[in-house]
Amino acid sequence: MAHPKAPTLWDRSREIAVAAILDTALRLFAEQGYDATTMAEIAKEAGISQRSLFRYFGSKEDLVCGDQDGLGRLLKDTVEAQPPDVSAWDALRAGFETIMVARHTPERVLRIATLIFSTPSLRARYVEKRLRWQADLVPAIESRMGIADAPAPDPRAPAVIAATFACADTATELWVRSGGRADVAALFDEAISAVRT
Amino acid sequence: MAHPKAPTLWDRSREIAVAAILDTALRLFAEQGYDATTMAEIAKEAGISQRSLFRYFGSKEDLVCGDQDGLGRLLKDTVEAQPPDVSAWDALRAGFETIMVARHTPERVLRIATLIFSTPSLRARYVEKRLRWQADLVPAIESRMGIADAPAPDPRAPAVIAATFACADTATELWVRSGGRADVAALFDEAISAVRT
DNA sequence: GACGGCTTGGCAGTAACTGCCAGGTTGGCG
DNA sequence: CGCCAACCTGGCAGTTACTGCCAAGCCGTC
Repeated sequence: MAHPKAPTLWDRSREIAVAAILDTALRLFAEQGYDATTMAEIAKEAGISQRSLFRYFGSKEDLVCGDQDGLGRLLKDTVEAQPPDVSAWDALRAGFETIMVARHTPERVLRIATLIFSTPSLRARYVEKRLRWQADLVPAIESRMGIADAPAPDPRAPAVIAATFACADTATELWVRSGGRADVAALFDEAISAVRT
Repeated sequence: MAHPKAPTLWDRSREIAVAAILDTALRLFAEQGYDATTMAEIAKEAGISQRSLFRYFGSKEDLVCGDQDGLGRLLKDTVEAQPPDVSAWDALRAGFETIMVARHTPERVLRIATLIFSTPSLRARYVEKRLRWQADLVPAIESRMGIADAPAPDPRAPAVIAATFACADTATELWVRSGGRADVAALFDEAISAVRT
């Protein structure tokens, strides 16, 4: 907060620590499965106390779903940054395109996504986060659809947003099931056009 | 299993017990909130041991989301029972119409739905269950869309299903937020038509 | 070199959940 | 009626995720 010019050497080592912890955690999850891996195990393997592990990542699920938060903001910013004459659908499409490109290395994303899509509790957490993104997008999409703040609640904007997310999730799931070989963007477009006809 | 003619008096008292436990649980949730209510508290209030409470309901979330399972089967059966010339969309619509009517008393449904939609962990669990319903519906919808079992995975049927669920959830959420005064079916149709145009 | 701020680690505690075992209830059979 | 097997119940201990608390250590500053 104080000085953006002060990475303070703590922040730096913190970032390194976070990355290292994340690596060991994902490795253990891959080796033994998510549920069979305990936080105590991860802490020991990473060489830190259990208490600090929980300070870095508020929950076990955050080890996997934590970096989703950044994508949510990115999606919202991208959608809102589209020129006003871009339709709601196209704005959302542009947003998803951005966060698909923003993914670090495809291999890492595939590993994480596979974990999420094959672990019910993680999948639930993942969906829950995306529900919050959807709520954040409603104002931007409503204005793009020419919907004024009416007295009666209007389902149109939330429905379009939710349907777009549904298409993105469908595409992602098939991408995961193909082992990363399918083309996510193409699947997404196919899904959208199937819904809109 | 043995005799369907043997309610065995155990099953009967079990049903009564389940209903009574459910009532006290929902009452406590309404009074103190879901997270602030412990299973120990519910067990004590219901006059059974904590161990038995967990035998009746496998988890705390099942106290609220447990009876969803029946609706999933009902939805699937209704969709599959539609005549073959009914389109995928209309078949899904008929299915949702059925489970909307199948709701017990609207007040009870409203109480439960309000709880689910205002408690993130319950909402996540709820969505997770519905994700499994969606997977069950894919074959029926694919055949209705004239999609043969192809070598390449096809996103169209899952996308249509997921979009329909998204519309249903949107309608339900607005219905909950209106305190049960809005017309769910009308909201659902508005949502669908907004998505499909 | 002492001080204040920040981090870390251990410890105890809570709450959801599970396995195990003893004890009581129910239902069928002689 | 008596007995046995099947079943359910309750309590107990244990696991795991997660939290608050407090002492100990590290870092930059005066």
